Amino acid sequence: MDKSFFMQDAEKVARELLGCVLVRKIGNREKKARIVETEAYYGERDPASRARQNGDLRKTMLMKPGTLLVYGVHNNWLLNFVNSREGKAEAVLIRALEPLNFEGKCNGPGLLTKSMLIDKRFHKQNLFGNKEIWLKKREKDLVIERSFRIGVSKDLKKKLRFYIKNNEFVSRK
DNA sequence: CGCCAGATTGACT
DNA sequence: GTCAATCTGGCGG
Repeated sequence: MDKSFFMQDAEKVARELLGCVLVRKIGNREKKARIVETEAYYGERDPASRARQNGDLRKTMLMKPGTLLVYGVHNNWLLNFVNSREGKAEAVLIRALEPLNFEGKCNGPGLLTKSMLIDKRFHKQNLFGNKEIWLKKREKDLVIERSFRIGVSKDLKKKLRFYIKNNEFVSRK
């Protein structure tokens, strides 16, 4: 897992993030959780993307591959990984995690940030060389299902939500 | 500076 | 199933 991973198309990154383990170090404790649900977001041509607006979120989506993008909606923090390539604004939203060594609800984008203690403090930090949050390599050969994205009012024609089949920790079946 | 929509959640009928 | 709390970013709706 290195920087070039986040220089691929958002859909590919969203698919391949499934099965990766997100590690969050708090003090001397490491909370580990497996990524089981993601969504891909594109730039200008994506009506649901924050890159359409001309503010800080768009700018963040143009930062280095592996940059964390954390933004608030309805009093919840949502975690994204930026995967810019060739100046394109793209990101992948993490929608659900399977807790591996702790108890806590992670079956929704707002819930998982609460459980993993991720907030605006992490906005614009980079995943690589980070001492508080990082990713471990993915499992292979997962069975992946796809659907339209959840909660967006204007979606693309393409199904851009990906999740591990039969996993009970996804936000919706 | 005020207004509003929104990649949500939880409580309630 | 419905609905409102809650707050941030973007923009002048």
